[in-house]
Amino acid sequence: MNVDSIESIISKAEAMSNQHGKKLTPTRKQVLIAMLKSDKALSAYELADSVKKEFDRSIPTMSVYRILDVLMELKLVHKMSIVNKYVACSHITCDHKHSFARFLVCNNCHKVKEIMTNGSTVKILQGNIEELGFKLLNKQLELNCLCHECAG
Amino acid sequence: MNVDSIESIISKAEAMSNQHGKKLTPTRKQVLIAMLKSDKALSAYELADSVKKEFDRSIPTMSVYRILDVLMELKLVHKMSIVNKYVACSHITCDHKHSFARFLVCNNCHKVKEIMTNGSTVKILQGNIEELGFKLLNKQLELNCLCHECAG
DNA sequence: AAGATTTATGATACAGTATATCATACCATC
DNA sequence: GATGGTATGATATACTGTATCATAAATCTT
Repeated sequence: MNVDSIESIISKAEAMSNQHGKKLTPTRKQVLIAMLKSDKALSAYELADSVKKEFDRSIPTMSVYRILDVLMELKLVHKMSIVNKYVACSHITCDHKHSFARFLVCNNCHKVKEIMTNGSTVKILQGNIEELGFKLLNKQLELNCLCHECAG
Repeated sequence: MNVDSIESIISKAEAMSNQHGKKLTPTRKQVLIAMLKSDKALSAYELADSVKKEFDRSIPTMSVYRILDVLMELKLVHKMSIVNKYVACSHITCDHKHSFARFLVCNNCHKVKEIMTNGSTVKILQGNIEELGFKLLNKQLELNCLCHECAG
């Protein structure tokens, strides 16, 4: 992620935050930038380290978790539960709807590819759920993969 | 899960273990039974408690994790990463292929419904993965849901 | 602008999940 | 019954996440 695009992503993120009555405070911005600069999903602790390196500023892990909560609520960040790490949304600038995203997560290096899913696939994925008495909370799929480099 | 079906599941599990050159030792059997008797996914620690209650026997958590590893390798047990808990496979007795299972996981009570997915859906889910240079490791999807009871 | 209210962050403690490592026991087969 | 492999126990510790109380910063009200 180069600097130019990071800046435009951040300003878009700021706009989105304001729309939802939230503020992209300096601390939140630093956390988001740290995530954008990484090509991998990072744990909350790794994020705190990244912010420390990038901005020479220590943030308590507790704050990182709180900030991640806010950023996830705003759909600016996604949690990869299969590795307990967090990744910035790849589509912040593109007025996405977050219909049903698939995440290919490298089990080894934690690189993540986010793929948008089309409407018919969404229907297939949602099929049976209501009939079984379940209610879908989160339209997000994580797939356990190996990336090209790690697959050798 | 009634007792009759648990017994038949266990004997099937035993057969499957032997096929793969693994043994379903008494301890592993107890862990698997505890999982089968639960209608929810359980953490390793909860599992140790269940075995304690059910069989009046304390197993160190370390052992539970090791046993879970073996049972997962044998596809007798699945990890629900979105809640960090483990659940027995619903299809042990039915000569399943584990083509692509979807798991509906109640975010509140951790009940799990395992759904088999048909071939065409599998194709859709696997689409794009290779083109993006990723290799799928695990044909398993977890969906964050609420069950009927918890949805109110 | 002073005070009151809300929101964000800091500090500390601790709970819950998971692995590393070394030791011991069990089991097979020769 | 010695040997080697597999399974389990014991202990320590790392990693992930939350609870709670305190403080600071922004916002609102009068």
